[in-house]
Amino acid sequence: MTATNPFLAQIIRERENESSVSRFHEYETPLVTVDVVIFTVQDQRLKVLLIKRRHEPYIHHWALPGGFIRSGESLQDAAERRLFEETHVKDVYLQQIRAFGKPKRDPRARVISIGFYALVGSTRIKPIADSDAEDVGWYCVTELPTLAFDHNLIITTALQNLQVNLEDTPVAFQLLTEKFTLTELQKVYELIENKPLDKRNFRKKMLSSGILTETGELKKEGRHRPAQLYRFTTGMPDDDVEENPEALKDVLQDINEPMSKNGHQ
Amino acid sequence: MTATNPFLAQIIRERENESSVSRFHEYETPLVTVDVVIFTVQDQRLKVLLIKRRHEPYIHHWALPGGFIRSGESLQDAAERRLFEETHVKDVYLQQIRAFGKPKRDPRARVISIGFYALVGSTRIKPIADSDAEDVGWYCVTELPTLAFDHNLIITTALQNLQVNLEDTPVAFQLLTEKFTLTELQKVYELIENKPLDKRNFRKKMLSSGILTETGELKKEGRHRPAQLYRFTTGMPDDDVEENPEALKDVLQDINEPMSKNGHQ
DNA sequence: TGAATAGTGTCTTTCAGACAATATGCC
DNA sequence: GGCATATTGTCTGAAAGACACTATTCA
Repeated sequence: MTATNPFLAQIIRERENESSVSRFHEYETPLVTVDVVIFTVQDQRLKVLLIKRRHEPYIHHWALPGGFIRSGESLQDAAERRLFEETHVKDVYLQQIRAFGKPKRDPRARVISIGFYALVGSTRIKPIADSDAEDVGWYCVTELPTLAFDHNLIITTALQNLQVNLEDTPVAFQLLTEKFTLTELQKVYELIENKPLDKRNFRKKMLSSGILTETGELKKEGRHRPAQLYRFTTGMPDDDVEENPEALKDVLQDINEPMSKNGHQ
Repeated sequence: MTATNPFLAQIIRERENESSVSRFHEYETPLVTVDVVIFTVQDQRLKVLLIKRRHEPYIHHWALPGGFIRSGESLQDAAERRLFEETHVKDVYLQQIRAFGKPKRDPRARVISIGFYALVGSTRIKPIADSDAEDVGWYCVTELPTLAFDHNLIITTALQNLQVNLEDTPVAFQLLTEKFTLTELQKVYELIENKPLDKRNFRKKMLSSGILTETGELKKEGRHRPAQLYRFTTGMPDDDVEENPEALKDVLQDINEPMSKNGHQ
């Protein structure tokens, strides 16, 4: 299991010169994958996309869509590619979770996976008339089977991440169509936070937050009063800090503002 | 730059059978490192540890302590090891930030780095009479030089992460000695949040939160009134979810609680 | 007694949370 | 008219934020 890499050899040699001990054998070149938790709301449920594995290990187990990074591809790119391959959707909210790197998480070799989660409105997803008719399915997050590798952990972490994110970012819109009713929006919040919310308090908060724009249109459905349709006001959150080294300056500017008192040193 | 790996070859071959196209050349095996942002408070300043590089690329530039993952080592382990090598400190608050994987972030080869940040009380750090007298230094976060690779970005991300973390976790204690005064604690908050805080409001919040225990001892210093010394009440936050697959159940249990109404489907 | 820091209380505003009746469209 | 969902407002408690004076020690 000591797969190595010519660049690693050279780099390690330089480092180890410094301590005069050759520990080359202690290193290995792990493989790196991305795994993507694709969330959507279907039938009033929060669901994730799973794929049935056709190879060992974990053959016939459900797993997250994922794969190896290609040359020249950023982590985000790789996640976007896999997302597109499974859902044929682009320009989707996609967020890195963290790296998962426990040594034995893949029995074949050392594999480190970078987890992502994506939010996709269910109407954007085509019926997956995909290439090889892999077995794919949308599973309710409350009824997940035991997944391959540490994918249950990745989903759990993704969901926690999403819950925290929802508290201060209007990500819920990513799971809806362009126009939506307040009731639909509330349902998404309830599914993510996994608890019922008070209708009046919810509407009060949303309407006063300024992120909603009235369309003037109504959604008529069934024999009852139609609902106002709203639209999301601001743009999609920007995750591209890494691709935009210039954005770094703004952040640092804020940090660099010196403390008001204590001009110490 | 097409460094490959025998395991990757096999695994890709299996995958690509599925689409009948051999895209083997599009893959590479990136190298994986950890980089650790070590925060401490010295001279009323928030500082990070930097190391002067002794090899190309970025020779003589300052950089974060970091290094390659060793066989059998988790990401956290690798970060802990590097942290110990630089500071001779163990049992430190250590938190993963995220993976940094932009293709050209290292000019030599494809290197993906997992960023961590650590919080270390300044009194715990020995004067670094380290092996090879590498050039190391503590830099104020407000006065960072231009660092090697994307290390400025990693530090910025670490700091943002820490700021968010501070809002709902008492991490500030990790930067203090066991016993501390409220003024010292406030200073740490001010340094991390990078803004002055109101003394009365701060003390009110801290004392009512229940995380502080009076020691009864006083800190006498200078010709002025001595201050009460406090101690941190609860234990160190537990980051070991990944090592503890059993903990997963608790989290999922919470998530699995079905919605109260809408027993739909 | 003066210098330096420790320590303390009130008022206002804001936000979250509990809670129930009326409005509207369709059949 | 009856059904089903949409829409609306008040009260209360908790927490955050603004704000300034007294207390204690030591030189």
